[in-house]
Amino acid sequence: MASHGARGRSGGRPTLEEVAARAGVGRGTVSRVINGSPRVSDATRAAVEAAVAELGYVPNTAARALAANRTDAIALVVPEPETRFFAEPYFSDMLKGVGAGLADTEMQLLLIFAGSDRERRRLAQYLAAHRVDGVLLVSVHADDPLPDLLAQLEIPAVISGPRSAAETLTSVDSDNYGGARSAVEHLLSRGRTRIAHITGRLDVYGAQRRVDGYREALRDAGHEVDERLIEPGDFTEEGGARAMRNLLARRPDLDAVFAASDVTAAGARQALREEGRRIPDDVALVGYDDSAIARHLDPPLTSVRQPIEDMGRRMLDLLLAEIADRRPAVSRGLERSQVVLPTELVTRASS
Amino acid sequence: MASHGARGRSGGRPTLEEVAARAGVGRGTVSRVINGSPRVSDATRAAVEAAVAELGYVPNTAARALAANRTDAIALVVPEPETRFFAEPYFSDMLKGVGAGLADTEMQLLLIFAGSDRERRRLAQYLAAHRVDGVLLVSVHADDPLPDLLAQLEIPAVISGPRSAAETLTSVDSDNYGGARSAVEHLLSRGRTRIAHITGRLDVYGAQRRVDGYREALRDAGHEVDERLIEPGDFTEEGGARAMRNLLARRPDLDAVFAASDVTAAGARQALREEGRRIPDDVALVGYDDSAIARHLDPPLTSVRQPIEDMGRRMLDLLLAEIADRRPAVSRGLERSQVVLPTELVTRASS
DNA sequence: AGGTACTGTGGGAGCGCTCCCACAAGTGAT
DNA sequence: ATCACTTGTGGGAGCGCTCCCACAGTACCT
Repeated sequence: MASHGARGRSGGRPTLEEVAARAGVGRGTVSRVINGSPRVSDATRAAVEAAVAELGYVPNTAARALAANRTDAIALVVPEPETRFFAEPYFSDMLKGVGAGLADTEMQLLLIFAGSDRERRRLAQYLAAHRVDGVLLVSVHADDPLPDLLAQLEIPAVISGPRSAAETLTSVDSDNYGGARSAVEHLLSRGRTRIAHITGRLDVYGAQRRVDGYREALRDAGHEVDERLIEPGDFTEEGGARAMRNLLARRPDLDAVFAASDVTAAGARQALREEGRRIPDDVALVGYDDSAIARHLDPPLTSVRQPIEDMGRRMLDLLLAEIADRRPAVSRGLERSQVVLPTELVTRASS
Repeated sequence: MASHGARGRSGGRPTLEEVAARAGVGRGTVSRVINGSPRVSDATRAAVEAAVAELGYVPNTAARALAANRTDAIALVVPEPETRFFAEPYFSDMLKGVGAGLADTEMQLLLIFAGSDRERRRLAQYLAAHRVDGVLLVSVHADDPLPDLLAQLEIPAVISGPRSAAETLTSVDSDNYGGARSAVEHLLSRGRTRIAHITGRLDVYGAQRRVDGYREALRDAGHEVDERLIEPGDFTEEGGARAMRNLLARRPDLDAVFAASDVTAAGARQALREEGRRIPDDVALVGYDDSAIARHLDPPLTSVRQPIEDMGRRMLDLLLAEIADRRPAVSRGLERSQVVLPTELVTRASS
């Protein structure tokens, strides 16, 4: 008969049905074994497993996805061009954390870049087709529509770095506030008193929190906050240099700078050099991220390290939990959904 | 009845059937429109398209995959740990080329790392499940079993850098032979006559071809090949330095070095410096890859550039063609399946 | 007029699973 | 002995598509 053409009648990949026949059991039982259900006797399980091994059975993902309405895949969405992704160790570290967690799973990770408009449209289409069970979102700006799209499609998602204090999505972040505090407290403990701050882009929530940490660390130490010591930056090197020049013009007597990123600090260092200030003798410098730049700067830069790999791991765990919760309503004890991980100050010669 | 639980009866995603009803046509017709079959009248097509738009219909990939026995996804497999992937611009560039080609397609790209044994087992499982229609393989060593697995599973695959002259898989490569020739010819044209070569790992076919190019360029110019001017390296910096020291000990009168990679050249430069040789005054140096290292070396390094982005693009095109050929046997005019792309010598201060 | 094409269309069958209902068999209380 | 559970099992129905056969309609030959 073979009404359906040559499409793999016999000789193709074995099916559940064939495994069942071989093991002398029903289809349902094989399915239970494959999916690790406890409701199978040991003898039956062994028989099925033997048949699976003999036949070299591998489940057909498409069939499973269709029947069970899930894909066993999640996406790591990077709303940036590839170039930035590769340039910043942030992503690589995060990927490592996610990958480690995934190893214990059957889940597949997709890496999706959505830097250009075209790519974003493709992504929207992709998500609308529900081709993934959940989404990991990194490096999202305040006005990004992606999180709302995800919410509307009811796709579980976890974001790294909440967009605001009122973030609705499950989020994982490092303690920007505490990290900034530790940087400032460190400078204070080194006897510095006129500590400036070059901020990050203030439409990024984390950057705001770093400013908050800076302010309150000073206040708690009994210092007044001088607004002339705060200068906006934008996470870039040029921005850091410009900000540093402005600060020096306004408060030539400053003796320390806390920059919102290592790249910013590199710019600040440049400007300080040009003005003939020695680091750390005249001005102490502290950065943020503890990236490769920090180690290779001259002098090596004291910096606040974020546990990025851990963040990736936690994001994954939270996402998997959310996905599991949408399935058969086995409500498990969910962790609180805004995780904040501690930072660590790495002291080097610049302070 | 809803025997199947709450699973999206109405209010869920629209199905083909619903679109058909709305457009007042049959299921088959809608399928034809969705898949761009020409066997549909313009009026019908318009009606279906309207219904699709109104309902916001998006095809269910799983159902399609099950019925049509394809996945509309391909994998870029990197048999290396993530770390190396991120460290080398090679991969990033290749990904860019592949991504560009993919934009015109419905295909989804998966990035799969198979650095550890564990990851490799997962990958094998993944491939056995036929979760992708084809595979792009980069950076494969001579003894890698992956290509054979792919062949056995009858999964279309394209490899970057054939494993040998007898490579059976479709491959895309740059002209290692010609690239090496151009480097040597350049050095000859600069008046150098005692040109040494530090090779790459000779179990990599491309490295062998570079040696061939080196030899024949000299021979064709009427020079004898002195085997004492050829020293094995391994693509690493230390290997390059070691090889350079050996060469200097053996032939202290050499006046040029062609290294099989920029990293190797960086090692060689180090060793030359230690021996007090000036570059290029005493010894001219040429590398291979034209990576970031080449530009940042002191002095900037003359290097052979490979069109990596183009290679990615070509690999993709070849793979898509192979996949298409396995489907309804619309045999299209296949390009020959061993593509070799030209290289370009980038001249800088080191030579 | 009858034949032979081709075009456009509808819908049955089937892809390989999961989910769940039905039911047999065993266990322990009444 | 009866009832009430529990445990293990088989298999029907259905997931949403694609493929293909069947057939109506039209066009162009003999």
